[in-house]
Formats: sequence, C-alpha cells, structure tokens
Amino acid sequence: MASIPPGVLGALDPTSDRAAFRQIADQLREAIDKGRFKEGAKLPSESELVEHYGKTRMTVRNALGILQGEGLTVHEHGRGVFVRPRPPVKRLASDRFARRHRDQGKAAFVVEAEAAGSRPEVDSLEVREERSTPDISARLGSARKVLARRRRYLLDGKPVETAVSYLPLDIARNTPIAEPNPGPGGIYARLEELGHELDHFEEEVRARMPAPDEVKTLRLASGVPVIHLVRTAYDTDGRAVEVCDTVMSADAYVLAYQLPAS
Amino acid sequence: MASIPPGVLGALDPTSDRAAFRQIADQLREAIDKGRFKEGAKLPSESELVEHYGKTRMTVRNALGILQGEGLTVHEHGRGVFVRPRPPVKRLASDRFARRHRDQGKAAFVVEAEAAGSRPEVDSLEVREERSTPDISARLGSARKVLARRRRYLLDGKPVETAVSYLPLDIARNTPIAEPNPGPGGIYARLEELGHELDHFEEEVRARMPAPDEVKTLRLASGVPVIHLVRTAYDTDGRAVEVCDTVMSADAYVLAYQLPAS
DNA sequence: TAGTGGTCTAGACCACACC
DNA sequence: GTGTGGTCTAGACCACTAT
Repeated sequence: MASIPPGVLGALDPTSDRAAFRQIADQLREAIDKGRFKEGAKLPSESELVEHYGKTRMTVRNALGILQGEGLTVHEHGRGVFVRPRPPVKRLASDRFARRHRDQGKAAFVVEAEAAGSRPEVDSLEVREERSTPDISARLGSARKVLARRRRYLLDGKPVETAVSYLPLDIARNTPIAEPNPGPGGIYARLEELGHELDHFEEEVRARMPAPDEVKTLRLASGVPVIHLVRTAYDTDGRAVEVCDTVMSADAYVLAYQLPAS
Repeated sequence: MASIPPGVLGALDPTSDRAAFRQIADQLREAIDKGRFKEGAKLPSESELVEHYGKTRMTVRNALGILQGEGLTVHEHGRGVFVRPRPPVKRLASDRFARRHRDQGKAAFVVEAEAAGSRPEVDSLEVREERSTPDISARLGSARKVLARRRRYLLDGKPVETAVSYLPLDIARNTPIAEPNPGPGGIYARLEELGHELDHFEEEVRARMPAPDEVKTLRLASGVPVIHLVRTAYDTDGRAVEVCDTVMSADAYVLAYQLPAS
C-alpha cells in the first residue's frame, strides 16, 4: 500500500463539532479544488485514508460518498476513486434553429458536432403514434393523438441527450415527418414545406437530479444533474406545431440565449 | 412503533443481483411516484423499515441515502424522512428585462413576486469595488477593476437566488449604480440614463450540483442542483456594460426563452 | 494473486424533536 | 422519556481490475 504524499491532506480536528467524515470530505475537496489532485487523478484508496486519518473504513466511505454526491469524483469498482474530468461542453446557441442553419443534408446536431471536432451519433430512433399526455395536449392545443419521434444523441460515444418530438397527427401523419429519416433540414424543414412556416420557438428550462432510467440511458455519473428542456414550435398562424421534450446531461451542455432589451 | 400499512411496500427478492439497499430504495421510490406517500408525508422510520425488510439499519440507511441524493426526500434529524414537497416554481419570462417592465418604483424581482402572490425579500446587499477575474474581464472586454453588486433574493422566507453584478468602473463609479439602492427601475434604468441605451442581453445557462457554500447560502436540500446563469448586457454601441452572475436553486425556477425562427 | 471498491452485519453512543 | 435520525466502530465476505 502506497502512502499519501505529505502536505496533501491534513489531520482531523477532534475538538471540532464537524463530523469526522465531513472533515475528511472537506480536506479532499480542498485538495481537488487547489489542484493537488488533478482531473482524472486517482485519490488515495480507502485503506490509505483509513490509515492516514485513523478512522474506520465506513467513516472514510461516507466522506467519499459526499464528494460523489457533489459530482466531484467518479468511483470505479476495483480501480479506485478519481477526480471527475470536466468534459468539454457543447454550446447551444440562441440561433440554432434559424432557417439559415437548416439547408444542410444533415441534421443540425451532426453538423454542429462535426464543426466542433466531435463524433456525433443518433440512435434509439423510434417513430410511432401515441395517445397524448395532458401536458403535451395543453402545449399543442388539444391533440388527442400525436406522432412521437424519440431519439438519443451521443458525442464521441457518450450519450448526452434524449429527445422526444410530439406533433399533431393531422399535420404529421403520412408525411416524411413520420419516416425515421425525415430528410435534409429535419422535421422543421418538412413542416415548412407542408405550409407551416415557422414563426418562433418557446423553450422552458429546468434542472433536476435524474430519475434512475435517465441515469441508465444517459450513462450519467452520480452527482450529475440533468437539464430538462421543453421546446414548442409555433407557425405564423400562431399554432403550436411541435413540442420537443429534451433531457440533457448537465455536464455536456451550456445553453445560450439572447434577450431583447425593448 | 407503528407498522407499515400492508401493500405499500413489498418484499426483497433474495435471488436478485440487485443489492438489498437498492431494492429497498426502488420500492420506496415507486411508492412515492405512485402517490402511496404524498408530498410532505413521512416515510416509515428506519426501525420500521429494519423490521419490515429484515435488514440492518445500515442497509436501510443506504437505501434512504439514495432517495436523498435523488432529491426525492428531505431528512429531518429527530423527526423523520419526508417526501420532498415540490415548491411552486417561479417562471422567468423571456421579456423580463424589457424596458416596459422597468418603469416601476420597485425592483423587477419584487414586482413579479408580489404579482405571483409571494413575499419577496432582498438581503445581503453589498456594493464594492473589486479586482476583476479573467472570466469577467473577458466578458466585459478588459476592465481591470469593476463595481460588484452582491445580493440574495428570497421568496416567502426561502432563499432562491444569489446574484453578483459586475460593471466597469468607468461607467458605474460615482453614480447611483454604486449606491445600495440604485432607485426605480434598477441599474438597467440608471445605465440608460447615463447614456448606455441597452440593446440586448446574452444569457448562458448551466446546471450543476452546488458547492458547500451555495448549499449554505441558498439553504438547499440535498439532491437539489443549481442553475448557474451568466447574463451580459450590451448597449447599442455593442459594448458589454454589465455581467450578472446568478446562482439559483433549481427547484425554485423555470426559465422561459423565445427563439426566432428566421 | 493482490488491491480496490461494494455490500452487509451487529452492535454503540449521540443530538434533536416531541410530548 | 421516547422515538427519531446522525455518527462511528470492527469486523466480514464479495465483485471487479490489474498483473
């Protein structure tokens, strides 16, 4: 068993009211923040920490659990505990749905990702007709049945986002929108060809901890929240023609918006 | 010790590969999701769960720790574990900085909150000159020193947001902007009076788990992420005149934006 | 095979809330 | 005082990774 380099971690203060496992977590957190453990570096093993602090393994594990909950570390069974690397984030610009970005043969996600030097993938593509939920109905203005397009997006092999688009059946049924591949420019281009010229989009942004199925689908490290984004597309008649419900790994994205001052 | 109503929680599957504490967490999560425990309701105590499942207290506590990490429960020392109530969220509309909302005698936060039936407060107000960080300098276009305006917002006594505004000293020094109370319409109104007519704002939105000091300041329950929002205000000359760095309790807000289609 | 983290037992004492 | 959750001990066995 290797030992911990001197000066990296201090000693506990037995007179403190702060629980031992919190003090240990504080010291590890500080060491990470100050770069004494760099991104991707391995923290001391549990047995090293047990020896260093003179506490039992359970206490040390509680401390490590705090860091895990804060998203600072990833724990790999049989290997060790590592400082979680901060992956490069993808910036979603406020003009990402502008018509001028739509004249490509590829989907917007693919174009943007390749421009950023990443390897994009789309999988789990599923298109089917469904009964609408009350929330989707309210946003679409009372469609009982909808066309649902589900997919998952990956960057460099890592899942980053799931999305479900809901469209009223009277618009989408028996059109290219109901095909797995809707063609160049995506469903927004098809909607405009079908006479629904797009006017604007509304997006609602929330953040929360993921549900267990989201952890699985997005392969989320523990301590990583999700951004929940619901976008509604309106045509020039003021009709809601699509609702897109998106769940994104929060460590993969930064959203950018522009707001008018007037 | 009361006992658990029959049918609410099942039994463990000893043949399953899934760890006992995960199975217990699954059953409690399902019971919460299905409304068998309602918002604010008390879950069975640890000793009740120990008896029900025939596992030790440590195993039961691990299960409860999962739910806590998911933000599903709040744990109150000496009282019990409760289903976390979903507080009403405050909707931040995309036109919230429009000039027409600025002609009030009160701050925008106060006006909106009162309209929504909440009791708003602003505290921890602090205004001072500071050295700029590299990030703020880059956003403002190289101001070495800045005026920093720090404050914390509360709704009905609960802290929901901290914000720091940074303004270049050559704009803000010796103006009402440097006063604790900048007057009606806030600093944006003062900026326009000083000749910096506002053109637009840019916002960057991220989500992450809070740092320990943010947990304290915002009194965050465990399992609640924060929304980190950085807004830059530009005047009609294209100059960045303010950067506002905001950390919001993610369970208190939903952000709404409008995007153009053209 | 050795080292790592994951799960679990069976206790103990403490701090806090409520009656 | 009783019941609650918070902290901690001192073990045990297992599963996974690396060599």
